[in-house]
Amino acid sequence: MSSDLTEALLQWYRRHRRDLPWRQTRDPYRIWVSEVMLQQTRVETVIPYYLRWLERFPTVADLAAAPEEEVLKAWEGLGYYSRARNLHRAAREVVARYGGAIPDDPEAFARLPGVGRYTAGAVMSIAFGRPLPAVDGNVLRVMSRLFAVDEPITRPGTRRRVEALVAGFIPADAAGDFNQALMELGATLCLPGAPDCPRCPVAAWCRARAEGRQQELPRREAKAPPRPETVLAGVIEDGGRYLLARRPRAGLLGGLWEFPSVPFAGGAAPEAALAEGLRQRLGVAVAVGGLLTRVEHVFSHRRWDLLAFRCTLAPGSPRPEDREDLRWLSPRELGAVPLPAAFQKVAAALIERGAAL
DNA sequence: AACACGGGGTA
DNA sequence: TACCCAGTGTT
Repeated sequence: MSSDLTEALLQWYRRHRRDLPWRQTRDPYRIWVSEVMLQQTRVETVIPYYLRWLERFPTVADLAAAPEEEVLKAWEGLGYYSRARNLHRAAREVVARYGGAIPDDPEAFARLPGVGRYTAGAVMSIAFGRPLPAVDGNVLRVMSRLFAVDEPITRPGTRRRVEALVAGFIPADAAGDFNQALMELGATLCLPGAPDCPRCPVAAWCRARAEGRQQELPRREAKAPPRPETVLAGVIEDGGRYLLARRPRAGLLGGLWEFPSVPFAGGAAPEAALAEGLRQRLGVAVAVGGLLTRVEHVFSHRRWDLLAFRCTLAPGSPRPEDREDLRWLSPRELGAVPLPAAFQKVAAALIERGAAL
């Protein structure tokens, strides 16, 4: 099925599309990697990660064979780390169940961990030409303007309806280009604040523009601001090494490393709370010294006030051995483990204040 | 349907 | 600040 709108959009895309690394391949694995990295993440941010990733994990089999820590290290700084863990698990499933070939079947592909409606549609259409919609934030914005959708795009139901709408325009012979064209339009012209309507190839069909409402659409429901939270971290030094701990697999920053931290409820002195928290969590007794640094770090749903204290092992207390979730590292070795941004700031402060390498 | 889940760029 | 990004999984 096709239409004048579809044709205008496709023609524009073929002339104006950006030359992005994942547009130079039909390899479904490479396209898949790009789509997962691009979830909630800007193109410019993704590019260096994408190039490094493919050097390190050129095929789905290479990814499947890699240890999880190396996978997380390659993802370090990109955020939403469950994306990396899911992609890793999915790669192992592709090797185990499909002999290393990404299934050319939307239902099978969509069952893989981390593959939702968007990613399934994007990979299946771009790599295999399957006529499925791929509705991301760009497409939501473009379509809500084209059809003057007043319903907030933050609602799951809106997305389903937009998917159905998009499905009606997908050309059977160019599904991938069409989906990318819609996203490209949203990323380059149909921008959130001020859409560049004069350059838009489909302005003639745009209801929002006809009604002069392109600035007011799409509508969104406000989300709750990040909740403030105080976190205490112990920078525990012993013989020139520092104790790093791995966070639990599930939850915030799952599977990444940190200077051992505990939430702070207030009440007692932070030094005392930190000593008690580390005793409970690691079974290690520490003497808490001065404040090394204070880091403000904002997540999508939390705002950390992170207080990092210098610590030493309490006299006479046993030094915990390295184990799966505990490691003594010299400052230079800190780069070996995946460390989230908040703790990168702590590490930077440590090195800046002249930690012995 | 609502919420957890990162990090950074932009106005 | 506030917004928002080629979203997914869990509850």
